[in-house]
Amino acid sequence: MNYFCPMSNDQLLRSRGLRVTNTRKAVLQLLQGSGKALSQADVERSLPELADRVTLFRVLQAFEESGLAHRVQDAHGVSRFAVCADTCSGGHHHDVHAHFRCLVCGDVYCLDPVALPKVSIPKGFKLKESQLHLEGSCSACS
Amino acid sequence: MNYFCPMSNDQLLRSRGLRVTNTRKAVLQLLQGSGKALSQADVERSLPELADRVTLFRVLQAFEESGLAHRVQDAHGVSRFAVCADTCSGGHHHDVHAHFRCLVCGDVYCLDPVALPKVSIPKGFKLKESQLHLEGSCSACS
DNA sequence: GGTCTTCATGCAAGTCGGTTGCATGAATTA
DNA sequence: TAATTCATGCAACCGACTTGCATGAAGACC
Repeated sequence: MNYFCPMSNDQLLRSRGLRVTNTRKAVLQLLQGSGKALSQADVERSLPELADRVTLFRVLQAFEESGLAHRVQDAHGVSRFAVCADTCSGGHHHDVHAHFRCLVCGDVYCLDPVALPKVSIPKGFKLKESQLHLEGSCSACS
Repeated sequence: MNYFCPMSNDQLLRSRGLRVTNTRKAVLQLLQGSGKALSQADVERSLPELADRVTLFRVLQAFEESGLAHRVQDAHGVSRFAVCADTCSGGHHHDVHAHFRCLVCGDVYCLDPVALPKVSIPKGFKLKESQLHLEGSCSACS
């Protein structure tokens, strides 16, 4: 959230070219309130009867494509979603913030951005993005 | 491969407590010959009629658990396997080498080990392992 | 407000990777 | 060679992910 430039979630959705619907507002609010990345199954559990599985799938997909949220995989390869920083723009996620995966409960947390080391990649390879994943146990599971 | 201390694949399998079978020898050889990490589907395509899906699943699982190979997820969260360096031991994969994911063809390549930056993790969290994933396009897709 | 266009949703169905139980067969051991 | 232990194949299943199509709602325009 930007303290100096508050924007309602309705405006936030509209600014990304997304229509404002109950489902999208609820999911967006849920993602904002959660301190960690949520899977589609998490959303279904938190907001039962809100919408069809396919709808939630498409809502999360739309959030990612529009830049409202970013996708990160948990330890089992399942996609989880977290709200982006305000600097995010659709399709471009250049801020390299690390993620922490708890190997016990499976939760994924976004960490502060880190300066990644210079890695030499093979000749002809083109680097587009870097991701740093830390694994261990979260405070609740330690 | 260790140039100074060659070990046959039969010995390699036996040294990890695994029985020597045609399927395991073929999969091990395939992983060694491939310069990149392979998914189970890759193995099935490369060695059709070799063995049942479940057998390949369990062979790759046994390779990982015994330390013969390590598992890394591709851009879609699908597991891929690559043969470990000789220093690997069962269940312990402390060598932090980076991986490069090609976003075009999906291939995953093992890179040289890198010194990871010191990342501050939240209070109460316990760090066990770190992974660095680079994404972009490989030489064939660039 | 009413109408129209466009997009969001729900339902059905299907794909794919991953996984388990159990019976059978092969590799190792004695 | 016989006994034991482990590897394999088959069937079946689960969960995450995905698409097509018909319906309904959101936004735009008058």
